[in-house]
Amino acid sequence: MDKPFFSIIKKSKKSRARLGVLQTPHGTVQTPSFVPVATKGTLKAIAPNLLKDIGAQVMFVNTFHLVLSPGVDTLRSFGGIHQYASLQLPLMSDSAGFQVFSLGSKINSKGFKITEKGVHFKSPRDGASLFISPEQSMKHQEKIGADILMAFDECIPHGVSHEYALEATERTHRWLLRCIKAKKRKDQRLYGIVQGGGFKDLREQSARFIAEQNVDGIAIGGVSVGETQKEMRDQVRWSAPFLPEKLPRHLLGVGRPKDFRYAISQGMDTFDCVEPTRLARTGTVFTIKGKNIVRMNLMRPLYKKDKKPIEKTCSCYTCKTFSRSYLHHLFREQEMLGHQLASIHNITMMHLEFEKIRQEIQRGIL
RNA sequence: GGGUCGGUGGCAGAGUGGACAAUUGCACGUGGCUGUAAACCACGCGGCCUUGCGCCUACGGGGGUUCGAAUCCCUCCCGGCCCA
Repeated sequence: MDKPFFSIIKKSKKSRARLGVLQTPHGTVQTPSFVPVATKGTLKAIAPNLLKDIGAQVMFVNTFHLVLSPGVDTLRSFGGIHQYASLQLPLMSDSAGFQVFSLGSKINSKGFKITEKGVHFKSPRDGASLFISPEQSMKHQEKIGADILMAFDECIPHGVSHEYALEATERTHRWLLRCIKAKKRKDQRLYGIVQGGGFKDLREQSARFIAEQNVDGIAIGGVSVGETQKEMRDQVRWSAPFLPEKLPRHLLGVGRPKDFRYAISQGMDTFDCVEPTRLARTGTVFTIKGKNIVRMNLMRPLYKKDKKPIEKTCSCYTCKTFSRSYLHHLFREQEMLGHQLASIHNITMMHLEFEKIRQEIQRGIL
């Protein structure tokens, strides 16, 4: 553990962007970097032996879902998620804070309750009740065994009042202190999470608070919850300047290729998002139009006879081997290979995009 | 030849006198997915337009009963099964 967790290799003169390296027990991560999401311990449709090819340097797993299955004790008995799922790369684990938002606010609000102590959840699968507190989340995450842990937070829904956002943000702060206290393992790193909702004063207040704590990194949360792109960017801009230079910064749930450069110029380093893989499974792949990465729905009839690869400048197995027509056919027929090929492509596109971004920082363009 | 059951929108298959342009599924079309309840979801899906609780055409063909028929009757055509 002599090597520093995060080192900055180069700082941009044009923006807050920086090039860095994260050192973890399971390898290193060049930043800025995309973090594919493997919620339940698998990057959906992708066998781990392909992860290197598609450029995945680090992935994101989810505490809530892993608690439900296979259970954290199972994971511990296998030596952790890396061993269990054969994921030989750095991993981050989300705390279950996002499920406070994604499950709690929407679905079974009956059994769902946020208290100072923690959150009462209901399993979306069988309705079983489940309580997760900051202490529980830490304990679970230690058993899961990822390299980087997220503090247990409340992902604040879009559109709530200032009053509620303040209350939830302060609660998240108190929860962070409890997470720091509860965390025992020294080989895992902890990120505090900035909340604050859609309010400038709260974002700043939250960023300042998190920055003062003894954390290894900081994530900005509560974005990509239904707000507009401008609102999302505002929230990043209101938070990022208050984060310590030397700590790695993660942007939770973002996202869209268009947003990467903006967030990176604000000083963000890593980005997790389900979109590339979810889109891939629903038949939408990334391609390049002009300077932008755009979406292409392979299900559309016009691709039936299209002999071109999805993206001619893409180096992935899918693009080097198959036509749009074949992918169209696979999706029409709901063949599983379609999910895999499209996922390979979309993740590779993210990887290529971040390679490009890193080069731009290196060359002083970004 | 006799008996019997059945023929409904691209397909499967509900409905069996008014609330039916017709349940539902599939297919098809369009759109959406941002710390994954997501190999998912939403909407559309006879035609026309002045978009109206509008008009036209339509539940195998033709005829009839009725204020009113996909639904009842007659007949023809087609199919399944059973008996000769």
